[in-house]
Amino acid sequence: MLVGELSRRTGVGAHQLRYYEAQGLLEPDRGANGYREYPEDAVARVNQIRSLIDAGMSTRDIASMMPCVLGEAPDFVSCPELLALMRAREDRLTGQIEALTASREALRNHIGKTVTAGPGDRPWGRGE
DNA sequence: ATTCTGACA
DNA sequence: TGTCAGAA
Repeated sequence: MLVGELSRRTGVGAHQLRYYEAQGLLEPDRGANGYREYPEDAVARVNQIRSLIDAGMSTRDIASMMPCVLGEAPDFVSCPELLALMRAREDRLTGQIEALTASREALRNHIGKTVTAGPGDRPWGRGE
C-alpha cells in the first residue's frame, strides 16, 4: 500500500511515516514511480512503533530494538538491552512520579492554607 | 489526485 | 510536528 493508505489505516500522518523511515524504523520498497510501497504488516508495525513511542521510548532506542519487536510478541531474550532500556525508563518514571507527587502535595498545602480545594483541583488535566 | 523531497516557524 | 512549495 502507499503512504496515504497506511496513514489512513494507522492514523499516523504521512510525514511522520516518512520520518520513521528516516529514523530506520520502516523500510518500504519503492515503486517505479518512486512511491513507497508498504507491505500489509506495515500497519501492525506502525502500531508497534506508536506504542513504543507512547511508552516514551526514543526513536533511536526503538530502532535498536526493531529486530526484537518485529514479530507478534516482543522477544526480550534475543536482546537483553531492550529489557534493560525499558527498566531504566521505568525507574526514571518512578522517580519523576515521586517528585511530582511531592510537588503536588506542596502545592496543595499552599492552596489549603486559605481555600478548600474544589473542582479546580486538576490544573493540568490528564493525558489520553 | 497523490506522492516525493526539502525547507521553515 | 505540521505545513508550504515545486516537481514527477
